[in-house]
Amino acid sequence: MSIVKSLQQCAIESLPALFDQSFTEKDFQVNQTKPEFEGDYTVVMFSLVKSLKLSPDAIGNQLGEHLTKNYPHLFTKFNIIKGFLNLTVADDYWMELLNKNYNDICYGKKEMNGKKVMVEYSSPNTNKPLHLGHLRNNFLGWSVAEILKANGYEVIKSCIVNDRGIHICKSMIAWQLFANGATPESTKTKGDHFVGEYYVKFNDVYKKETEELIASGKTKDEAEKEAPVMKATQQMLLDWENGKPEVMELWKKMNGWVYAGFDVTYKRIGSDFDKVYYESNTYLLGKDIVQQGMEKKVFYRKDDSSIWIDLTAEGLDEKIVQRRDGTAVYITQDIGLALQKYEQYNIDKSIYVIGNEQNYHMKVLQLICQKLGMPNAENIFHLSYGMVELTTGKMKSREGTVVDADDLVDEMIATSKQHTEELGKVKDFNEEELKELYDTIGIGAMKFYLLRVDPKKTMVFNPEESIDFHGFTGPFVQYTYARIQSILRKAAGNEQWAVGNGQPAMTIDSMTNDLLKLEKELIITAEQYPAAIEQACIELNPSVIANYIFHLAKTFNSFYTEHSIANAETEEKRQLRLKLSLLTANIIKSGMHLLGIVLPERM
RNA sequence: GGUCCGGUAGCUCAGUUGGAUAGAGCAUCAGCCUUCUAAGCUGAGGGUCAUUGGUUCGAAUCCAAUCCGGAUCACCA
Repeated sequence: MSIVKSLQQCAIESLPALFDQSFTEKDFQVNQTKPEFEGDYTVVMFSLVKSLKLSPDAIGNQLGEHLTKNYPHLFTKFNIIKGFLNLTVADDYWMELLNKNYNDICYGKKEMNGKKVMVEYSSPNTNKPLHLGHLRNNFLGWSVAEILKANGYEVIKSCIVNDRGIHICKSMIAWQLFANGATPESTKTKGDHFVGEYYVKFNDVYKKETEELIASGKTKDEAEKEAPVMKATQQMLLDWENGKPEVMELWKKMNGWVYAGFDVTYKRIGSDFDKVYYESNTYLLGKDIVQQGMEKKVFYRKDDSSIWIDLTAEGLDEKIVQRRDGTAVYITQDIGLALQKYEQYNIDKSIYVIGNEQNYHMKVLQLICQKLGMPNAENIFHLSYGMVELTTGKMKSREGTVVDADDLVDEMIATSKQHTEELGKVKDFNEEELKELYDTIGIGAMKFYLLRVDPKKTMVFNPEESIDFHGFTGPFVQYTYARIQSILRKAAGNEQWAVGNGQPAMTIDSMTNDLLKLEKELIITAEQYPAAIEQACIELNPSVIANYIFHLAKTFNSFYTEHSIANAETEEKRQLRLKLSLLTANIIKSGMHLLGIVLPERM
């Protein structure tokens, strides 16, 4: 049990003895004591004033007396300042924690809870390469999946690939018209970038053609419909739907190029999936559902024979679920896939990592699923994240301001190489080791940068800031870890330290002298790790972990500069500090893993 | 126009179910490498928490109104 919970429990047990009333956890608001006051944790008395009809200080005095008297192994001292009861936690309690609950704190892992969750993320289109926004999505999805696992859920990572439709045909048409048989191999271009170039080409040509038509007297609408390249594209979509062999072949060939490119990127950034859905397989799903919806009278048919659902009672609009020509719309496929997920995996919860531009769509999807009586429809959860903007404004593909994922990764790695070379600390590394280190730091910096912000919020990507490796960054945390490993290596090789195997003594006897301020601060912070994991899970928010780990690393660095481990005052102090260092390193490794960030042993 | 989200230091962000003098990082300035990795540490300056009103012992946090920014409201996906 965490110290905060223990404190609340003690208070719940104490107060009835004093005042003949019963209380719950919620009555006791516990905060960490502000540094300017004496004590470790603080209970706010104001919330009790009304029910007890006493002054805050009076209640605090009685509770403080009672706690220190009845729980001396937990609380040694108290003071009251303006209605705040500050309690000092016994050193022995912290020592016991280091001895007995060491592993619980290091990894914060909960028992399996028997619940199964699917996390769908990434969801790329096969007509262009991944960009900065996809990176936020990928890092978020992966991290949230790991956070759920750490909290005892069984997790299935899934991905829906949007591999068909008019936008895919656009790049296909452009390739047919302009490529002269060029391939990624012949041009030495990464497959997804290669295909993306033809998507851009399509838009250039399309724009030119519509402008010419408008110049010749057509309206904008007419021009957009009649542009030859668009007509060809629409024909190609029909041909695709009819399975025309040469179109299918081209489609498979070009998508194959894109997948080869994506594989490289996914591997570099460490994204993986347990199940990949392809829209070309799922786009016909949902047709049966329309039928069921008609029978259940959830849907209704309009005069032109299109099918709708009325969500005006829920404050939304009427939504079409089937066109008058009988074909399914986007949302119908989504309903079908949502149902298939439940049927195939029997999941308890279905999380969708999708940008907040689709908030409305996802709300509609969930409502329809509920109205259709789908099992667990109330456990569909849209993990809605904010857009990534640039300091100059939004990313716009038409204006060429999109930050490409591969370019960004390259830049981050190049920057980490440059910094590492300037510092010159790993001159004995061979080429392979260096390459691995540059990747670890560069990609770690990028992930941390994108995950340290609350997912819900729109965030600004500042290129200069993102390659900064000081302060609240991934490399700062990695550096702290590498520092600790350096100490532990030294300890392992030094017989004077009396820890031959590199591990500090697992049991530290009660200290003969008090814990120093920074030692205690480090233990207190470490003890909060399991609570951080839990909070991150409740909020599905990796930034909780990022903020926590940064705070821990900072606390360690202060401790490290202030107190020598090698030249500790006594042998027991040295053992304690070694143990605290190892504890910190283990938490950092565990927490950074939840963010998908790898740690170097040296840097 | 309807709905939803946001506005905290020059910049990027934290800020728990309302709690003590609103915190970090970057940037600026001043210090610290003979001792376990200076990608570090210590300190300083920097705030009308968009505005106004309300709720109460207490509001950045809750409520209302207003201002500003964004998203969305397709027989597109």
